[in-house]
Amino acid sequence: MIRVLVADDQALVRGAVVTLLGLEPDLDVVAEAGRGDEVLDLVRAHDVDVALLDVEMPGMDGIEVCRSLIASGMGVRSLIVTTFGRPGFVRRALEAGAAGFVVKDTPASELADAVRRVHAGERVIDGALAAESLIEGANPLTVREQDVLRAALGGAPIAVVAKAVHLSEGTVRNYLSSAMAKTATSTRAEAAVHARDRGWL
Amino acid sequence: MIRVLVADDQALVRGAVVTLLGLEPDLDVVAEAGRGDEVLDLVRAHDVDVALLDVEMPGMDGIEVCRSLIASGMGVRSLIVTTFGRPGFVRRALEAGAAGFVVKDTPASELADAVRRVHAGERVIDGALAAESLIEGANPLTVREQDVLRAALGGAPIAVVAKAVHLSEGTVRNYLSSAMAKTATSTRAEAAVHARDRGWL
DNA sequence: AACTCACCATGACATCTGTCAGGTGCAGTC
DNA sequence: GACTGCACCTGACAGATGTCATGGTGAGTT
Repeated sequence: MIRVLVADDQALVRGAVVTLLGLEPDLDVVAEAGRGDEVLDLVRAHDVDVALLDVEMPGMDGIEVCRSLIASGMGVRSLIVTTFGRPGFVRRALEAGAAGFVVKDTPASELADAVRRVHAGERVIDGALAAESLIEGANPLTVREQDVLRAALGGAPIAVVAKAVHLSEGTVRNYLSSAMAKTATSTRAEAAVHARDRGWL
Repeated sequence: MIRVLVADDQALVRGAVVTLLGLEPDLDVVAEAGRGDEVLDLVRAHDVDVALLDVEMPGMDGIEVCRSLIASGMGVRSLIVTTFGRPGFVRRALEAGAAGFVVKDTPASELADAVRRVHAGERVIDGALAAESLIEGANPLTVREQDVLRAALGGAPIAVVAKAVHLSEGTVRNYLSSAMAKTATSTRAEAAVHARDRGWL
């Protein structure tokens, strides 16, 4: 029996996935979480083999959770499941020690199989996404550029961004300018969505 | 037996929901769709009682699908299911003739119940969202303001937006300016995300 | 018929932004 | 110790942006 944990903030999706996996004879869903920061304790308490982690979660994002699970030294293997197929996510997930990465577009029938393969020690990566993240290359943005872009995501004026990241307006403009060059865009707002869509933030 | 159709672009979620509902003795999932524009034909072919429609779908969005189902004159009742609890969506869904509106945050156990109540002729609306869309009031944006904001969502410069909507740059700036006033924001990018987050676009 | 409002546009203005050229300091690394 | 790259900053400048005043059209109200 493979002991599985399912973490997803959308109760409906979580519940549905749980029943789906519960139907498999060799899988046993022993825990559920609606927030990222609940996962570690649940894994500890229930001796989980495979953790199914959504990327978008309140409390702690799925990739961070994965990292903390690795750090904990327990034998859990993480399978990241996400809505948005952003190439940058794959890279970050693998660096965090994830054993698998699938998008929610994949047929339901393949999910149980992915869990089994991950449990068996294989790496399961969505093919299309793997290819994309290869040709994409690594995240070209520096840490500060990412900070500034994150603050600029809502479209706020530069003065507000500068306050949010505790930098001078001029410095913010320079970071934005270089980010715009790297993303081949011409406004900060454009650069921000471009970076987000690639999973660089 | 209540005959149900499930439409959601994410195969995993769709499959999970289908099995979840399939377990209910009085529900029969007779059709599935991964795109909005497939729904009408499927409903026609399978004599569906209740259509579960996701808002975000390629081809045709869930609310439009709902409208087209009403227009078709068949006796289907639509239950809108969405990831994002945007108040404006509720209003639009109801205007389109939807019989119910639930977010994917709701517990899985309640979904089957919602389907039954919708089939029985009740209106099922997520409580929190209903309240929000009441205090929110109607969408204050004019049609053109919405067009322009949609084009400005990606953060493109005004010249590009103007070309996209076939208007002069000055006119675009005027529309954006009034949209910014209505949304109490100070940049077009801010106004655009603000409007999107309320379901005004 | 007078009125309101969405629609489309122009021109002028102050301000905001993005670019460029320059400078400092600090951490690696060869 | 020289070199490189990132972090921070300044100042100056052209062009983009947001505001405002103004004006015209047509659809719908009162």
